[in-house]
Amino acid sequence: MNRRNTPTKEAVLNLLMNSRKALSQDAIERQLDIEINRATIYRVLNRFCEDGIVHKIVAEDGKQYFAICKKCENPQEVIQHHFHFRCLSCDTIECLQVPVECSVPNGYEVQNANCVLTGTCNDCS
Amino acid sequence: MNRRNTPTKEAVLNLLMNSRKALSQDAIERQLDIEINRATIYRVLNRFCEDGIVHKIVAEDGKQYFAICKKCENPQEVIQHHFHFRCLSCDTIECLQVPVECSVPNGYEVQNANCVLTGTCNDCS
DNA sequence: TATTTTATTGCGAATATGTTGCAATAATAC
DNA sequence: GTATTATTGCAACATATTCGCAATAAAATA
Ligand SMILES: [Mn+2]
Ligand SMILES: [Mn+2]
Ligand SMILES: [Zn+2]
Ligand SMILES: [Zn+2]
Repeated sequence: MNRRNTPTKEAVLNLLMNSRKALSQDAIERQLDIEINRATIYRVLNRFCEDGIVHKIVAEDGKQYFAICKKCENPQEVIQHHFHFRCLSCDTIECLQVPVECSVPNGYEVQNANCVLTGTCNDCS
Repeated sequence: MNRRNTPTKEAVLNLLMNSRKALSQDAIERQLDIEINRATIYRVLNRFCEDGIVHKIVAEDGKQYFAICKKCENPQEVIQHHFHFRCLSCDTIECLQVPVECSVPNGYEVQNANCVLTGTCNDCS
């Protein structure tokens, strides 16, 4: 299944690249210049996830947020299994550069982590 | 708003107390002997959360799971902000006795944590 | 360049989860 | 026993995400 370049794909990727925050489908739809169908946005985002370009965070509101997360030093490299912070005041989610380190019981194998702290961010406190 | 004792409340609480896992509304509905309305189950669960008897976990499937979580040593006492583990194989969620410790940037204030690791549990590996 | 292939899109409908309004019921206080 | 009001069931609602399908268009091929 070869990927194709489309205006939609580019627009969504640009938005994510230029955003310091993780974005939900509706936030993306709102912020886009061009009009893109809801289902399409989800499909584009899910494809990005499959391709490892983007990662998905599920917040306590049950919604999916998408982000391109990079290391501070190594902007290219994606760091895995990091914490996220959701500000209840400005309702944004951002990647924290804090890796998730959690020792699990014997015989358990961790494949993924979805860790979201909530509270108030620096801008809002 | 004084709480009242009802068969529903007792049944749900019993289920949660005897379960080693966090339960979703539909799991509770399935496991109950008596038939209880969906909305009622949610209301009972949310009341338990308000009262601090139960805590809610949102998994990456976007669903809410509810658990009574106790310390191993101190079965009465609830430990706060701990990790959870979701086994993709047997599709269960359990509380890990591992506290969430995450240093957030300056000016950030953490109020809550929703941390779920996914993978395979001991029974399934 | 013209044609073919098939990934991508838009639309509508479906699914799933959780909440809410309202009237009926029943637990508790008096 | 009666009054008060928390709790329940039901239906409707709200929201988020997915899916089927036909139309479109990017990329490969002739
Ligand atoms: Mn992230
Ligand atoms: Mn727990
Ligand atoms: Zn904020
Ligand atoms: Zn398992």
